[in-house]
Amino acid sequence: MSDAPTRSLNFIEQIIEADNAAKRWGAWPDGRPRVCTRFPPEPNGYLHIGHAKSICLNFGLADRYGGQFNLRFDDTNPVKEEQEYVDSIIADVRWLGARWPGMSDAAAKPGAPCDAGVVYASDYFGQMCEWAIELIKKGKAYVCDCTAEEIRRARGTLTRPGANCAHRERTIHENAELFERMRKGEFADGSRTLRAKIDMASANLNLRDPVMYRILHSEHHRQGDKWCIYPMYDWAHGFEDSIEGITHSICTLEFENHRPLYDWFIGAVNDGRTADGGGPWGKRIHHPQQIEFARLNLSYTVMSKRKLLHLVKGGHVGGWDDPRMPTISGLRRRGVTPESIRTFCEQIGVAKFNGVIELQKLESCIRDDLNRRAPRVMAVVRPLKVVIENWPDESKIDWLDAVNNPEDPSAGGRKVPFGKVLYIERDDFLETPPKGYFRLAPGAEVRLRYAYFVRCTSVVKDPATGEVTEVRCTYDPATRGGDAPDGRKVKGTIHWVSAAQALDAEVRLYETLFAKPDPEDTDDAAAEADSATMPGAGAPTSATSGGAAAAEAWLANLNPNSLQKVAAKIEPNWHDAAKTATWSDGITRVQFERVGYFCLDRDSTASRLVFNRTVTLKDSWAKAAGKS
RNA sequence: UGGGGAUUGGUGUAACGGUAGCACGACUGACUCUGGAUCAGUUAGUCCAGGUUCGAAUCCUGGAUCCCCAGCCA
Repeated sequence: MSDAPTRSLNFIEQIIEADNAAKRWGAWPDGRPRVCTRFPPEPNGYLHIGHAKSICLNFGLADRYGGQFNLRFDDTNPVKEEQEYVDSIIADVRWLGARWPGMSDAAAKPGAPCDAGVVYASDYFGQMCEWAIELIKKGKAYVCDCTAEEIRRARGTLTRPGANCAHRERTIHENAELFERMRKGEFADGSRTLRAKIDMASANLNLRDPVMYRILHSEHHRQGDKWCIYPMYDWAHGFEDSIEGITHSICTLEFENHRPLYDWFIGAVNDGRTADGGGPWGKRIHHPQQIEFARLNLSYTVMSKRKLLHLVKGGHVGGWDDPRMPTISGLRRRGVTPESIRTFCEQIGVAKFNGVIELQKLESCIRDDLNRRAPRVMAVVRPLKVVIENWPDESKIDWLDAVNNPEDPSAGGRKVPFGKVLYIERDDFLETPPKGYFRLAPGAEVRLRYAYFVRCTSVVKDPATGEVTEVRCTYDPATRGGDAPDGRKVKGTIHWVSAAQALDAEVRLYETLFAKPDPEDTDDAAAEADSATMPGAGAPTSATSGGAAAAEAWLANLNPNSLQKVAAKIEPNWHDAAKTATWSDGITRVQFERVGYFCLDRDSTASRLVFNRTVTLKDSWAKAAGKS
């Protein structure tokens, strides 16, 4: 299927290939072995890069084996789910590049709601309800009048078995009648449940008579008020996969303990059924195989929906699509390409070991993609004024040739203006340079990229602060274009923009959201937070505020420098270069030479440019300088 | 003496009884009109203890450590 260099199979691919060889799941009409996967999100939050791993895995498997991939919403809990989340999830899955049957490419723009081909667990509620009644009739389920608290107490503990309740022995007739009345809405929320009659002494707590249905008089985002009983995830999930003919039901590790329950439920329905449908209960239903893998953990960020929601609601970030967020929408707004996320998911592999992937791995995938595709332009992020003393006058402009992308000759070139007054990067000038500094310094000569060699003659300082406000240079007219006819070499090449023609831009420089690789590492953070509040006025004194601080101690690890907005200068023809590249999502991405990769933010207007830094370039000088 | 899962360089992932490989990182060097990219090289690993075997990351026994499970959440 793939022409990529052969990679060893991950453990799930090994299972699938063994299944295919054994013809375990039958075949498509054309004879190829059947492989069906799905991505089953609950629409109660935004997708993040951890979900991307699952999407790439499931879609990738279906794609690789010529199978089918479904996008299915697991919308079994109306009190937590919203249409806004449905829309964002569809847009994100589509943006990542997954395709499903019946999908429409018409509304392929992020945010445009179009759910053609998407399936919903809530559409199976009727079928599930019939199966529940079947279990009641088979004596495998009962209506329980216990309160949530009573159920919890009777469940026992990890080391002690639970106890049967009185309702467990109700007659089939009574159960059927009671369940019907539950369904009709005769009982109050929480007053009764339908439970599976399994084993209150099971070592697996999931098998201690789990709840199948609860009473919830709540409006469902798709079903409206059609239902007042809703299936529990454990009861519903296996059947959703069964109905869709999913062959490999891939989920994360924490559901491993639930697999015996899913198997029990399907087995209970199939009990008394036959392959040809000849028995009293009809035809056997499909029984998918569940396979569990380790979810993605990434350093310098958090991945739990709860924490992400807390960051949004607490105003610690600008929203779900804040470029510092690990959400798909955040990564997209930051300028990350779907291609690089797919490469990342491919490279991190799939296994059952619960580890942490280093952020550098993601960044490496992003750089690798952007290096190949992003057009180069010159922009000065922290401008320092430069005056060319021997440039004839301010009205003289020299238009020089610049290459749009050295990695892609087809991107061509453009003209950049050069004049008497320029801006260079503040970091590219040092009054007293350390050893090994190749950039501009008093008396030193550097090349201005695509332009001329210049030599620094003097500096102008702010008398009050001593800060260098202007650098004065002379240029060598013979070096036009960047090469010296006398063969003289220069160690440093720096980027620049001409002050007269430069465009203003707001540039948002992002760093990691958290200051520590592991945001949960709060041992010293909590201590720091405590000591930090001590000297201040109005330090919290109550036990409750202390407790609240401890509960969200990870917030103390937020990186205070995660966002810096700077006023930058960018060359006037930057867009001529930018438009030579095409991106599947229409986002404008460029490299600011020697600085990093940036994308045009949606806050931009005709008169205001706003760029987000996607990722920096590797900076071996900063690394070397940081060491000494 | 509750149950389930896991453990290979700094990080992740291969090797399925027969040379412990790959990627990212780190470090050297080469090259360079991006201190980018590229190229070459170096570093560093089988959780522990026994056993089986000509041979063990792999099989067996025992131990250690980590993760998950006591929602009418998913």
